[in-house]
Amino acid sequence: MLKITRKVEYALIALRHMQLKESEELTSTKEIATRYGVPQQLLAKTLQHMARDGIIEAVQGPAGGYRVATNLDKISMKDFFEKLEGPLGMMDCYFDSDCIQIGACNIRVPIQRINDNMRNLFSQMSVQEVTQ
Amino acid sequence: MLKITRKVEYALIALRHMQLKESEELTSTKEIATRYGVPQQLLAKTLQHMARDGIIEAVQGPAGGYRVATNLDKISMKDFFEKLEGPLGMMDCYFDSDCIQIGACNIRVPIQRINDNMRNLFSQMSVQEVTQ
DNA sequence: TCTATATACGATAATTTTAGTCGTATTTAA
DNA sequence: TTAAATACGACTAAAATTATCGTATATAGA
Repeated sequence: MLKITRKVEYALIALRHMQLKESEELTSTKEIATRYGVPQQLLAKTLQHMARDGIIEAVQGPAGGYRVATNLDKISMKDFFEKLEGPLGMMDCYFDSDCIQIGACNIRVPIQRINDNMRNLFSQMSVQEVTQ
Repeated sequence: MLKITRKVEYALIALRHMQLKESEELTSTKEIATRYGVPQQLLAKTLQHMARDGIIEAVQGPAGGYRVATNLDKISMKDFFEKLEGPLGMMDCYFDSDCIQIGACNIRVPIQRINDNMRNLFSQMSVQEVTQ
């Protein structure tokens, strides 16, 4: 309960690793996978995902790899989570309203309050703060 | 990602329902299950779990049921979550140290910071606030 | 131009976690 | 004695997560 996914975990590991290098220097998937003992294919997908979202920049071909593209101080953990995993909320009824018992439910509003607190927490925390 | 379980959801629904009654009045599992369209057996386990933890009080026999036992203002959402689902943290390495790559991991400390923020958030929020 | 090494990505398989059910025992009011 | 409630371990089903496979594309360097 209330766990982050491997995808997010691997993404943070990769970002932190890349941040320790010169800003122009490239890092390959393989380098990170072997360095941190992480499944390469899954990490690859995660990096591709981040590249699509503009968080990192991809360079193809041999001697290719990735480098950090964004100012990580400008992107919140909330946005980061949502780019990788979709809307952030402790219960799905926060977004989808297709819950059958939505009329009978007595905790919809209270749960939304908790959601707002969580989203607020992660809105105020930058990726930079975590990976620096 | 970062979702609560049905168990917690049903527990909150039940608590809120019971709080709307006179403090001595009993509520059966069946009553809640039919009222909110929730699987009775699973709800039963959840209520039994809360009874063991002293959150609610059980009365056996026909005409039996449950009533709120604790002052819900005194129990935090963090303790509530942990009673029902175990230690609260976004990654298991926060507690178990048996992660193989714990030496190589570069985000252990940052993740612990996020954990602390989350635990702090839920420590300051009472069950009463949510179910009132 | 060829080759080796890198990213790109949809499809599928395996695993783990969560959700739900079953069967049986115990309690107790009527 | 019976009926209706809680108690609880074992089991099954479903869903979500994690990991792998296969193939395509890009490109630096020999």
